Amino acid sequence: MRDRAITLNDIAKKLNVSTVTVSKALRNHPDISITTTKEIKRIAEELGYTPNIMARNLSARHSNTIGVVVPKIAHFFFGSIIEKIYDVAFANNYEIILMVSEEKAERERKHIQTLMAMKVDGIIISITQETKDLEVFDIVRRRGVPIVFIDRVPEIKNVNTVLVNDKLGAFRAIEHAIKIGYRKIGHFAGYTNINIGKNRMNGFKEAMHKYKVEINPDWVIEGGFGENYGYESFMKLYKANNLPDLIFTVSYPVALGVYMAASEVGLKIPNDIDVICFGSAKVQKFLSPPLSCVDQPTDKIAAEAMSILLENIEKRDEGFIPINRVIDTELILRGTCIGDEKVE
Amino acid sequence: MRDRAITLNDIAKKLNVSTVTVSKALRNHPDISITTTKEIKRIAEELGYTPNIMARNLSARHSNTIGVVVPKIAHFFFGSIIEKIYDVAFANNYEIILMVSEEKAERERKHIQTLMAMKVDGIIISITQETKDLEVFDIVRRRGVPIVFIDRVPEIKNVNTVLVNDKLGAFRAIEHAIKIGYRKIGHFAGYTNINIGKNRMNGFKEAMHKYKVEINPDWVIEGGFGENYGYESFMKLYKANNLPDLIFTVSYPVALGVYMAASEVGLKIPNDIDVICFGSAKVQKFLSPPLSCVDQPTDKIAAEAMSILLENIEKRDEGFIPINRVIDTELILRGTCIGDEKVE
DNA sequence: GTAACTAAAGTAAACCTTAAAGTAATGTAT
DNA sequence: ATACATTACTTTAAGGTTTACTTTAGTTAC
Repeated sequence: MRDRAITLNDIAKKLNVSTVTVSKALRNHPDISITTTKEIKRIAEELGYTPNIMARNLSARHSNTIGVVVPKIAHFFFGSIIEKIYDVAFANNYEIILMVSEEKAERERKHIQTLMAMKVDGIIISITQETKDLEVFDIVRRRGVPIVFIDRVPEIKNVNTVLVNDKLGAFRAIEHAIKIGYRKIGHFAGYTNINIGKNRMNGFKEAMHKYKVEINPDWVIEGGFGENYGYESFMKLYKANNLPDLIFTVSYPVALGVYMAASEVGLKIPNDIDVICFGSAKVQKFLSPPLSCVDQPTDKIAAEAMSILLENIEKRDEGFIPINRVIDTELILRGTCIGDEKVE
Repeated sequence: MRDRAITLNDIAKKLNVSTVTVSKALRNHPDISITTTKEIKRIAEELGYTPNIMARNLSARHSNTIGVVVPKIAHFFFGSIIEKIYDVAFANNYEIILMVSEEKAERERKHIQTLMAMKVDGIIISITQETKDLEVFDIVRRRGVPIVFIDRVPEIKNVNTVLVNDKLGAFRAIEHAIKIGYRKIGHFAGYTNINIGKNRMNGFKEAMHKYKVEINPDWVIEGGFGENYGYESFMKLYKANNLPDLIFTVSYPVALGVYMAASEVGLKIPNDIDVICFGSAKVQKFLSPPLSCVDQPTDKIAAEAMSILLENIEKRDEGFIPINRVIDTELILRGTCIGDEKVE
């Protein structure tokens, strides 16, 4: 037989007080005397009362809940960010509703609608690689739902963003590559319609120009941020017998795709073909060879985003001043893109 | 200025019908004529109506939402499972509320309470390594909320479970190790108070016994499923100058911890110390050396769990017959634990 | 022509909580 | 002694939707 959930009313009846008294007591409202409050809490505990969140949120018109939308989840970057967001949320008594768009703009749109319908207090989002229709974000803004964009952001003015310094990070990586002697440098660029793709590309270009290294357009390929794209792009160049000496990939998964492809056709990294990537993962150190990368401090990104969001939620009725934070990256050299120290 | 959300009432007023008519029309209720339904839907679209999920759920006493609780998220195993769960949920018009317990039983308990308070239609959970108090699961049962335990399950009778064949998987790995000549075999066992730890341990023991290989208790260490535990356990043995020849780890992260520790003290895998692990990750192939493992088919686990849960939700008022599914594993040999083919 | 049915709506109540306003009893200031 | 505050409650209403029941008009059956 199924237990019905205990409601405020059940407690109220038992103590011969009104439901509102119970509601207030459980929220430590000063209206209610200490003795009554204690008694109510005792009974609530005894009966195993848990508030009906739906009713509470409906009544309160907010939810103590934050919506998080990411394009992928089984990836180190997003996984780490999400974990940190959960930590901060938990510490501040917020629930997290996580939605995964799977890089599909349509799903993303639906998710955001759902989050608004759920009356989340705020949203943290990293958009998909194909997000173009920005109308939904306008609706979010008009509804007054605080939102913070992280890492991948749309081209909208006056929104909160937490970004990494993509351009500078990419620039430094390429600068390093040129300094250790590389001239034939390719770039698997993801999609440049999105900021991270565009800025990493710009960093790449700027370094190439500064050091007067020619960019071979055949070696600059767009297509995505996932493994399959890295794999396919590599294969395309390989089959055309037109591989550069070094490939700078827009993400860690893309580099993994290159690893897979290279291993499949029997090319050795870093000697036959070298790789460096933007973005990090805990295992990179143990790849064969250990993958050098531009490291993004995920904890910092997540913590910043949460801090901005919570601030926004608290002051949601005051004037909105967008905050744009840029987190710096670090070039971590391991077993790839290290020039003379190259493993033989 | 902030837009108020459009409600059923707004649509109703515009068309001079009752809110109920609108509600029914939007749900394609046969009460409403096709013409009216069409007109209502048109206006709803035009005004950008989205239902208030709080109100809907409160009224309907269910939520079309499934709660998922996992101990970790930035891990390949759980990441993959979650991704698949999302896919199936999306296809069936369910929302997912994901909660991460961070291996803390206390958080887990709170999460489950919250999920019930949110009136989720069902729960999929993989419990923490320290979950001992099972009372909350009893409450779930009494509330009649369908629940499916995956991978890590508590010791409760009559619940739905989707497990991998931990014992057989471990047995096969150790059997293989013995066959290629290993005798000094250690096991970093996680926690054996939990099924996956216990069963993998049993598989280990059974293989050792069957082939009459002595188990050195110094080499069998408990402590957790994460990287730090693998690292620390390795270091402990290393400092005692008492390393086995092969370590069988209870999870992939534990193996990674061993990789880290071994690399730190300058021991080469697989020659100085060899490793094989339970559980897989996409990158294992590219580790140095590629890590051999007992592969768990995550997609299958997730799909099974969802199928059982959805079935349970649909038939929640009929008698409950627990389903216990066991998914088979596969031994994948790569660059570790391969005996004579060992890399020199 | 009337009973019985059907289609297409409408009304009332419920889901559970919270915010706002009201009340009664007691205390305080002038 | 009167006006005003304070304390500890209660009552009322609202939040947006759904479910169960009712109404109205029109159709069919004989």
